[in-house]
Amino acid sequence: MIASERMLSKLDLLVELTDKERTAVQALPFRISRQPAKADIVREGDWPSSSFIILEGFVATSKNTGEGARAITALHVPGDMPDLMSLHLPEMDCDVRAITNCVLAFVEHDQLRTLCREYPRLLHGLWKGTLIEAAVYRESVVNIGHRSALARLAHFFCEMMIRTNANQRKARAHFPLPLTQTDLADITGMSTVHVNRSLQSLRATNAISYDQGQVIIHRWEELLSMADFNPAYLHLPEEALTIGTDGHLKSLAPKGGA
Amino acid sequence: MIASERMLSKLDLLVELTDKERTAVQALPFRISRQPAKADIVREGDWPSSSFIILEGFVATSKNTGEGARAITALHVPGDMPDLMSLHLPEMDCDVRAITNCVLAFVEHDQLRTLCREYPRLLHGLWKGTLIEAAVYRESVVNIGHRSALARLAHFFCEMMIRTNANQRKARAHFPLPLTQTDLADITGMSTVHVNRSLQSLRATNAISYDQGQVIIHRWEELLSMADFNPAYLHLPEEALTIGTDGHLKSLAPKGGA
DNA sequence: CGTCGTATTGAAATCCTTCAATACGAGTGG
DNA sequence: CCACTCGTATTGAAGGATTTCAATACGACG
Repeated sequence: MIASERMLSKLDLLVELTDKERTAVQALPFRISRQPAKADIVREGDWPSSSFIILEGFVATSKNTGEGARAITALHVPGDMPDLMSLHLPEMDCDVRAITNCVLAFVEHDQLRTLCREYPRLLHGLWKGTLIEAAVYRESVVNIGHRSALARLAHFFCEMMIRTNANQRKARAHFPLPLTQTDLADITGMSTVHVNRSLQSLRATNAISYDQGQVIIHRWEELLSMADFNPAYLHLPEEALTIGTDGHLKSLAPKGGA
Repeated sequence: MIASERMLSKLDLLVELTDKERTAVQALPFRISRQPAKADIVREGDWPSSSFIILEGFVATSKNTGEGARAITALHVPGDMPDLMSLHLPEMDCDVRAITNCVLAFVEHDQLRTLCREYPRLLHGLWKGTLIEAAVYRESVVNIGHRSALARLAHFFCEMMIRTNANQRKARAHFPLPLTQTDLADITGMSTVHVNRSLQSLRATNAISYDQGQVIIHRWEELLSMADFNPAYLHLPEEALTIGTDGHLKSLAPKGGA
């Protein structure tokens, strides 16, 4: 996939674009870079002069605790720009690592700044993207701090189901999520042993399968309720929340108004 | 304190401003509103047409879990704009509540949008502010997910020490933090009983006192190490991290480079 | 064919929650 | 002024969720 296309389809979830704005994004000079699984892309303390958009693969932002444990603060999927914050925060406060093999497209900050200066709506879109990222963090704080191990995992799967499918035409009840149980532990703040056991309980409900890095959702409604999941915090347009039907998934419109 | 002054001193921590930009901020039409403790300021699901800056008091953003528990995702101090995200995310994904009595200054979104259009550097500053908020969430995810109860509390006190003092000339080792233990429980994701006990352990180290909503830090270095705290994620300028000396606090410059 | 990372399982230890009771101060109405 | 209530802080004890330690299994890879 071409970098500008990926960036445009992400921006389409955030703002309405004119042809002129699309052309401006297409004119951005991207530098494609392939990274193997586990590669450090950016490190805490770095002062990047460019940011990247993920074309393929999974990327995590993580921080190390004093005891040497690695905490994954967020998992990023194709279309995300995990280190966009460096456009305004000069020094990185977290590591950015490739979880799987991945393909990234880098753009110089200067290019992005020029783009933002000339096309305020694109700036608006990028800002909005970072605000949604913050909303995801907010939900993470709730998830990790206030839900049981089982619910935490279920919630994570729900979120990934939506986010990895957000720019597809047809969302599928079957999607790749090639994480180790150690990754899941670092994401959810639990031990690998307990991830293993909770995963077994989760499978035992028959709501979901998770093998070989492939998630298959069998009973979406049940998974939602186990996870206490409401997709509103993802701030996706209605279309992106209406899950297509390759399996037996229905719509995801939040229930009832404010 | 005048609203525009508060906003300017916050912005001064984020970007360098020209006199013209200062004047533009001073010209903003603020609407002052007093809120009693526990008042709902904005609710999940609302579509606000204005945002506010805190002049006095503490405000929390919170979400309710399915089991009816209230999770506080962030605590905001004077100078913060807790619902600024509504400028770009139309629907609120969390509640915003007054923790203490507080004084707020509301500005219409239209006014902010005009300001941003005419003064890109102010826009830059506001965006940067939201990015720092995201960085605080990142650290929260680490704190809640990967540290012990004692460290979690210690970390929270460290953060509040820095953030409440960031716009003072002279930081003090003594500052107000009028929270109930229930609030602390909702913030750190623990039970009130355990907050109570952890607080006692924390006091027993003689690093800190916390009574009557007043924090007194006796041994900053020790508190830092208990908390595994590094202020880099707050992205404050050097000056704001150099703690003055009313007690016996030293500088806070992060140790060693990347 | 040995090694390494990952998944799985058992058992013991511990952190933390829950339940339950008491204490204390502020505010309210008699 | 007293009795009453309510929110908050504190303590004890029991139970449960999760971690840690330790061992085994399994597949990928060189």
